[in-house]
Amino acid sequence: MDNEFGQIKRVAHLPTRIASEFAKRIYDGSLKAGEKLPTEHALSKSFGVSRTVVREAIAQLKSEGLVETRQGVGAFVMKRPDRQIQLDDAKSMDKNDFQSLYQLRIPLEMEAAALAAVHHTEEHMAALSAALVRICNTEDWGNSGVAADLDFHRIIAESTGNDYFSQFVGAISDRISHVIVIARTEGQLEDVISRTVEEHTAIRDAIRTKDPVMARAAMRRHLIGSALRIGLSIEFYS
Amino acid sequence: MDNEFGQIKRVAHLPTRIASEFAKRIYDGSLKAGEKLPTEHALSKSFGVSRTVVREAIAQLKSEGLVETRQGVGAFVMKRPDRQIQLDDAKSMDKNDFQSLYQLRIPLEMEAAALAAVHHTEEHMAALSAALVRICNTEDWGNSGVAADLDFHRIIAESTGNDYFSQFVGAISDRISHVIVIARTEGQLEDVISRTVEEHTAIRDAIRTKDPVMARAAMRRHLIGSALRIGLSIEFYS
DNA sequence: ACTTGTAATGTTGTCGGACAACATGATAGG
DNA sequence: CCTATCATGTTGTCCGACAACATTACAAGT
Repeated sequence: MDNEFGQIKRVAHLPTRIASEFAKRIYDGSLKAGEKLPTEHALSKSFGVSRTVVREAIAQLKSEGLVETRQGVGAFVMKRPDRQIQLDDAKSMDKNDFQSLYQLRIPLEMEAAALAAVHHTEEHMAALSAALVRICNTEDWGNSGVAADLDFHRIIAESTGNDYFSQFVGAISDRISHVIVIARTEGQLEDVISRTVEEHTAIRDAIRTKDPVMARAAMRRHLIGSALRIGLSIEFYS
Repeated sequence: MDNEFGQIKRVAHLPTRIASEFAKRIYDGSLKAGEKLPTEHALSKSFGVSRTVVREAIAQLKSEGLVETRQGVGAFVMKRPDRQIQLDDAKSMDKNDFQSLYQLRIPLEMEAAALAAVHHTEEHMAALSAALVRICNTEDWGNSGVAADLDFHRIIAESTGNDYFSQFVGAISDRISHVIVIARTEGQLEDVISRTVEEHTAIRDAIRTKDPVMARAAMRRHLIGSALRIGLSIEFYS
């Protein structure tokens, strides 16, 4: 009987309870993007709390990106972010972080190329070729050049037919793109550009053959070359 | 001159401005975990706003997990979540989702094994062996058995010396663990258990040899076996 | 008929006061 | 030294008021 009176749970903070209630409805689809929430006055009546509590609940939901408010109009459910994966970007990335994330990118991109070889559609191939043209045609090897390059990789990930590859590769690309821009700006040579274009072309062509081993090897070759060009010390065991 | 009067920015919502100010200080390290924020009264004085605005700002910070409040005491900066990657878990995972995420897990876990072979310490090996003992000794193949299994994999990821592997593998494990529990509960045989234990042992031993190729192959063998045992249709191109 | 201006009404944003509930520290009594 | 009480401080909730914004309806002018 030594804990007969223990474990009495404190009643949760009212705004948090109300915010959770709405979060649940938003997540389970009962409340759709664009839908207007009841007014603060109505909510305070229906929940039997003061308007202050309602406002603090809405402040929480706003902070979570689930609703937005318009003064004089009301609170509206926001469109859920498509991205199922979020990479923390609060802290800027040092060289070591970048290398570590790039190391993790290697197996993902290689596997993505293999899966893309098996699962791509004609539309994917067309998009890949268009992205290749953008890589070749870029006049700014830094900013739009990197964007075109990473777009090529995103299309490959989409060609896998596996949404997780698409999302992980997308999230990683977003996180590393700024660093790659800097690395490229600091050392661009005509020889480097033509080699990069050649490597991307080889990947596109390998994927087209529908041979996952070849596609994977072409991506491996590119990633090795790319790492060397931007001065990374990456380990390749596959 | 067609947009001379456009782009007039509305002044931002006061609670959001104050919340952002504190978020910035928390992220840049000026405010450390455990530190107490000034009282609501002090904040309303120093920012020149009402207490309501301060409270709504704090509600936002609470929602973002940056601060916690204790009634009668104050608001405290929370320890930053270690996890730099978040996988959305609002929606439950169907068989297809699970297969897709498992497919993505394959290259990561194989590469992690290879890197662990190169970078592990004696402590990592001891932790791996202890996790192996927990796998062998589990009496509940479903719940604690899965936890022990995924712990083994997390330790391998930590042994890579690359924090991103640790975090990605951790995030994926958290997301799939519940599904694996169900899959295991639905079909456990003595033969399956001994085979799983043998595969984990082989991984541990291969990592110990410091040969990344062997470690990678042992992990591959286990992941193929594991996928077959839980009825997944996974592609292996590496 | 169309456009512009104004008024009325509704809704969110902010302010300030009051009290409840909790927490902490100091002091008195046993 | 330990326990109980009191005083003070802080967060949580409620309430009323007004500011700022938004929408709709109506009237006046062209």
